[in-house]
Amino acid sequence: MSAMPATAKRLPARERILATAGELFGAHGLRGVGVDRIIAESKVAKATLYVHFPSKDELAAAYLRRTDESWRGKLRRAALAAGDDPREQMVGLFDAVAESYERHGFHGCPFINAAAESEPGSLPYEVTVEHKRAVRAWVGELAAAAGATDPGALALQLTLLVDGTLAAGKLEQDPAMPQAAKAAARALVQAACPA
Amino acid sequence: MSAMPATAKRLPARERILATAGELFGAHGLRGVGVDRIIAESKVAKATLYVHFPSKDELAAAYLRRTDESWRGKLRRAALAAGDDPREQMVGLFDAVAESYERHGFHGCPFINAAAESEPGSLPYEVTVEHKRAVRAWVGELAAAAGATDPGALALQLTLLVDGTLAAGKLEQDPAMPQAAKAAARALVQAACPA
DNA sequence: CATAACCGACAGACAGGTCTGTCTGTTTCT
DNA sequence: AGAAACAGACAGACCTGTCTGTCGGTTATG
Repeated sequence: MSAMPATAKRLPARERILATAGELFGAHGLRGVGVDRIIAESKVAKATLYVHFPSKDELAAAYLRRTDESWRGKLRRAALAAGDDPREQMVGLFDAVAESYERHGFHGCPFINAAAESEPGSLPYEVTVEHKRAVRAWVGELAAAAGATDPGALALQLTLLVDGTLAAGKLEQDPAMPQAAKAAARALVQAACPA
Repeated sequence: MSAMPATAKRLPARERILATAGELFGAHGLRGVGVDRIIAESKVAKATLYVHFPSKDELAAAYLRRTDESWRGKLRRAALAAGDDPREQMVGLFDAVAESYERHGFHGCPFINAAAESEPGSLPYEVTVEHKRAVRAWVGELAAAAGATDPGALALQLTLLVDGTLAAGKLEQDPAMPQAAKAAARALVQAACPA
């Protein structure tokens, strides 16, 4: 157990690959970046990449799974930060969207982008479907806890709003967009939850 | 002006190219189909394609411009079909979304898909930006006519909802989605338009 | 202690296929 | 005859995935 500072030692190869793959896939799309560029920018040998990931599709899927985890964590934290009332949590969730907008180099929802350029049945596509389903189910639980008359419908409306905001954010990062979405969410939650 | 039945004569080359490009680009994405496949399925010589369109990007842009026209027409007709009240028109507009869902082979919003797989600055990307701006401006006019307190914000909310519904529709065509979107639109319009 | 075996990562050539865009020459229709 | 569309070869770049061989560090063994 060496007392080496964590920053001094370079990250292990697998981690470096995932990090640069995340940046490049996010910025230019799955089909927009080739394996050669990933190995060049992560300073890794091609053989090493193919040891850790059997194919480019598997690498893309790993990138999406990692993004799924981090994005759902963000959503959950934003919801919890809004307080104990599940009604407020459903509104507060949109702060995570606003925060993404502010991040330097926002390129839209990685999942919507991935779905747009992968065929149904492919690995990245299926990971994307799974992600959207998980998010909607979680919002559904919140809606049920809030006593919504139709929790499924409210969850659908809110996730539609999130997806739209993220998709539109690829074209134009105007802070007015997440703000409008949050206001809309508040109106929808109020309309769907009695008292 | 020959009295020939419209179906008997094959369409002119340019038209055939645009038609098959529309199907293929829509189903598999801009980067997902090559020029070779387009010329094969439209039964056109490669040279002919490059006579009518100087590059693949220009062909893609032409496809998007044509889609822009037809989609905005659909939206306008759906709005008008909902009556004279601009409030009802903003809600009725979502019938166009629902109608798209029912169409056989719906592959999500062609513009969101195009934006996902083209770089900012490219021709397809710019056409997409222009399209989204035009739709939002039109909805803004409707909102203003309806006497919304903040027409811009309402237009933003409604177009976000449309985009989200179209984007999510790529992954799963559940009629509940456009229904939920329409219900949400009604709630948002009511909340934003006094009396 | 010294040496040998081993392992992960390195660099980069290579094969086989696909992509866009150009070009030559032939056919078909008016 | 002349214009437009035809078929398809071709160049040059790029793609994924495989393969050969080198190098440094750790671990096991004499």
